[in-house]
Amino acid sequence: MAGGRKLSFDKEASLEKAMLLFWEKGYTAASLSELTDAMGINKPSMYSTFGNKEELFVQATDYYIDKHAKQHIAHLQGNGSVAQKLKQYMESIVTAQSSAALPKGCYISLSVSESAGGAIPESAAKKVEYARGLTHGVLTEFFMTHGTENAYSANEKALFIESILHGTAAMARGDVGLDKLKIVVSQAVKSVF
Amino acid sequence: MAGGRKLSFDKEASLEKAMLLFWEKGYTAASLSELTDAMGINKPSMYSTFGNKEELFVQATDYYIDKHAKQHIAHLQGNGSVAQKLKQYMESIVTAQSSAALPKGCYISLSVSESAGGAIPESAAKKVEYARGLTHGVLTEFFMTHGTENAYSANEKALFIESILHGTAAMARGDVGLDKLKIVVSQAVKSVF
DNA sequence: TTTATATTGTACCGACCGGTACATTTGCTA
DNA sequence: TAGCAAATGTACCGGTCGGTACAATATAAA
Repeated sequence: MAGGRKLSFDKEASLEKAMLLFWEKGYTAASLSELTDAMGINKPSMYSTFGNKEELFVQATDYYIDKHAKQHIAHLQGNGSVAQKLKQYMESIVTAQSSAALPKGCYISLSVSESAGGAIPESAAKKVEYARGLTHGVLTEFFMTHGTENAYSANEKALFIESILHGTAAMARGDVGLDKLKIVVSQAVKSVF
Repeated sequence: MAGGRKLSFDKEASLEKAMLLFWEKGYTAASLSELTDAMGINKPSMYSTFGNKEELFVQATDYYIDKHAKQHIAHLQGNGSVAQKLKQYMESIVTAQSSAALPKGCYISLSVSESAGGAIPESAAKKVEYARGLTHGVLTEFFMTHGTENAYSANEKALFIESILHGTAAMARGDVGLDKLKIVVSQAVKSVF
């Protein structure tokens, strides 16, 4: 015997709004009042649906991984030469990093920095670390299966590309344009093969 | 008629402590109480000596530029081949970024990200932007006076190296070790010349 | 239609934020 | 040594933080 009032909002749509605010301002700077305003709900609804700020961030991070980060990976498995695949993957990423329709930069890169300062709760830091490992794993696997034409190992090449992408994320956040970022990508791809 | 009680602390030593805390936690996350504790003074002393939190940050940023950032530039003007000079410059930077004796990463890179989120007052953001311009200017000048052996302009090469260094800063903040960062630098230098 | 359950809005909690009033202490000058 | 000026310690300000108590409202099953 039960029932109960129905949720008056779309849980996923609200989660996306929260994710976008975390992306723009970071975990700490995004206050609960700002978050719930952006989500279009009030605080008790947020707490009953998502738990608390920490758990909201964890779920927002999962949402980011699933809806934004993962889509780039397909470019590594597409058609074309190895260099072309890597270039398309990286261009897909820097395009997102500098998109006018999204917060500038990379959600994960930002969160890694904030986490290093100790400003992010443990479970949230774990999730961020997990996301970082995803990218490293994908890139390492890519370079392992596509040979190493020079002296560097797959792991080292992956670290190099990750550095480039963290770098373009920082540049994008400082309003460096997509055209410039594509040149960086072009130079990076040439140096790996 | 005058005189007055003497300052009971070393102004520059306190400024360094404040700078280190801003470096570790960022502008917003470093609270006044934490700052004054680290500086070894109390709040009224901080306000009468440095103004307010915003002005303290501006002065801390100047201190960082003068005492930490500028020292790397000498490597670009030293002896050796062009590639060697660039490599020594970059290795000097990544060594600092991953030093156990300092907060991980780059003070300016961190501040650029925080500024993009709107969490930093205007005068502080201006100072951060100025610091960013310093590095870009130094690198652009370096590549202008040392020729372009490939298709990219001095400005584009400078942007590439800046991206790499923002990238290594992010990696260092995520506890990637100096050995890995040096490999990234090595690959980057090879790709520019 | 009653009853149990779940969500909503409002109003509030203690803690901490950046910043300051004020009385006290210290040290120079006269 | 008297008197002024500057720095210090303490205690506090209004505002916002993350989080919640509680009453009102909506929905399902009985």
